[in-house]
Amino acid sequence: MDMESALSTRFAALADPTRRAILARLAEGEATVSELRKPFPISQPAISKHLRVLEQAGLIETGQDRQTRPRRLKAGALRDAAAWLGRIDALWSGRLDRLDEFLTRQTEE
Amino acid sequence: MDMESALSTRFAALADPTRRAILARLAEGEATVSELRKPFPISQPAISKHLRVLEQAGLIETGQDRQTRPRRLKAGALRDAAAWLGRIDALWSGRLDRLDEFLTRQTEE
DNA sequence: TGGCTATATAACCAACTAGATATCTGATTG
DNA sequence: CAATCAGATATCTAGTTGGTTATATAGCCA
Repeated sequence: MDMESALSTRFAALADPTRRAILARLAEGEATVSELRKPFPISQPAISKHLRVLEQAGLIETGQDRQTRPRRLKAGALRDAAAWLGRIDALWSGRLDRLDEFLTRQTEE
Repeated sequence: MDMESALSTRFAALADPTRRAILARLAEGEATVSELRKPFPISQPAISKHLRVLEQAGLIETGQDRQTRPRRLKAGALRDAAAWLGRIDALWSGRLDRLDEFLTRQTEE
């Protein structure tokens, strides 16, 4: 998958509120499907489907613990998306030389 | 529109490569529909549709110059999306830092 | 062994999307 | 005025998405 369509897949994965909530949960630590399911009023297969989307977008990975398959966030997975946004923002605000500052500001908040 | 669904709309708008290319072009300065259309092998109505998606996502705005309706990037429009990514990334890498620190401490003691 | 738990897969459906062509409005120009 | 140009809008279609229920697979426990 080329970089362009990887970015499309990634942003598309981020466009769903359930998936963003799952990512926010996983940012606090790995979790099983059952744990991830709890906050949502949707079926288990629906959650599994969301997880598949997130995994194909390269945002999470799956572990193996005998009976469960805990998911965890992939380190730095969001950075290329953030970098794209930062590049556009920097270009528009005429501060291409301060891209680093933009990215730093995002992660410092 | 609440913040959550605004974020969904925004990421969804960013998920299309044509729309990202339009944004990248607009980051260099405002442009008319005809100008924006040039690089793409798709119809004019398709471009207008993309522009409507971008405008509804709050990413661009439309001007009025007698015959043309130039689009321009909305200042800072990408920042809330970038901020969301930054928050997740910071949370997760904060954890990784602690893990790293933890492992370092283990091997040193 | 048999039943429970965790998760995946399949088949289906309604809603949405990105594109197309056709047509319309309004401003510009010959 | 008529022709043209910029752009918007309407309608259609194929493909994708987010959900469902039903079922399958595999580990765990009595």
